[in-house]
Amino acid sequence: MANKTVIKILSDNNLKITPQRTAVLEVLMGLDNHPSAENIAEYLRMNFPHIPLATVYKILDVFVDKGIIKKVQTDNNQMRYDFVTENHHHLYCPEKELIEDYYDKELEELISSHLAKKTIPNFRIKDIQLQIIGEFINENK
Amino acid sequence: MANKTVIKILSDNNLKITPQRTAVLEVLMGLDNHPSAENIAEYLRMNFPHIPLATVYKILDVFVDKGIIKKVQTDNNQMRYDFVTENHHHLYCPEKELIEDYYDKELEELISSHLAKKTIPNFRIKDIQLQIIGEFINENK
DNA sequence: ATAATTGCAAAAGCTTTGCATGGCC
DNA sequence: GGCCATGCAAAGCTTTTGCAATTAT
Repeated sequence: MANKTVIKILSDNNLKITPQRTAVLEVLMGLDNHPSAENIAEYLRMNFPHIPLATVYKILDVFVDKGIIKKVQTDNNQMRYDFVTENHHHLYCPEKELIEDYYDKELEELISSHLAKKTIPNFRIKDIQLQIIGEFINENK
Repeated sequence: MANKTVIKILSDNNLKITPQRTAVLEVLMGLDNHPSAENIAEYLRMNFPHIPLATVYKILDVFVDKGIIKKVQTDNNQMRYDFVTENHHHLYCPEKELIEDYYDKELEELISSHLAKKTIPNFRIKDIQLQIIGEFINENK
């Protein structure tokens, strides 16, 4: 039986509770890897040996639609997915294809208050994504 | 005969000067559209009716390697390309698939001085990309 | 019961690769 | 002349689509 939090998230979003959905959501909540659809499928195969990738994609699409998760773009045209917790940004290392969360409340505040003052003409801001691109050093990753 | 600036950029980067390369670079410098490879090919076809997409991709790869242009990612897994001028960020409207440059020196300064103070452990910053996601309103676009 | 979700197979879309031909330095 | 870039065709990968079968409410 699946975890209560997961079930609550699904029902709060008016989504039918299926074993596949709870499994996908559990994987996403358990990883901070920003997994790709394929990565997620690998984990799922522990419980669902034959789950089709297409199903994973369909589930991910629904979750993105509902705002439960976010798509994170990399520069090698593969989407990666991120369970939405609090606002955060990303450290991205193209070389090693690593994405790590970067929490920085102060920076968050700085940017959003700046943009609140500025107001960009003809544009309504929905979200702000900061990608700090660089290189992880010395961290056996 | 191609534009002098274009030729200088290519030779400064130790790239052989070919008609295809100068044409691609001219297109990129002329557009502020953040075109996809396909978009670029469309423009090129005015002068090279049969240029293969593969060639365009190869040229774009070389330019990205040299830092002449940047890849910009969207959320529909198609790469788009941006001639590198000064530092700027992007307004991105997923709905209309529009990307617009956003110049804001003050914000630039705010972020980079903040990150200079902070120093993120085990990470060497190479670049900062801010995507402001939202919706263009009332601007017949 | 019925509307939504899953599974499967096939297709679509973007991008890359390999190799022969041709062009730049 | 030597090496790099181009052109072409084919393949590769990720993601999407359609539809029948199954399942949740």
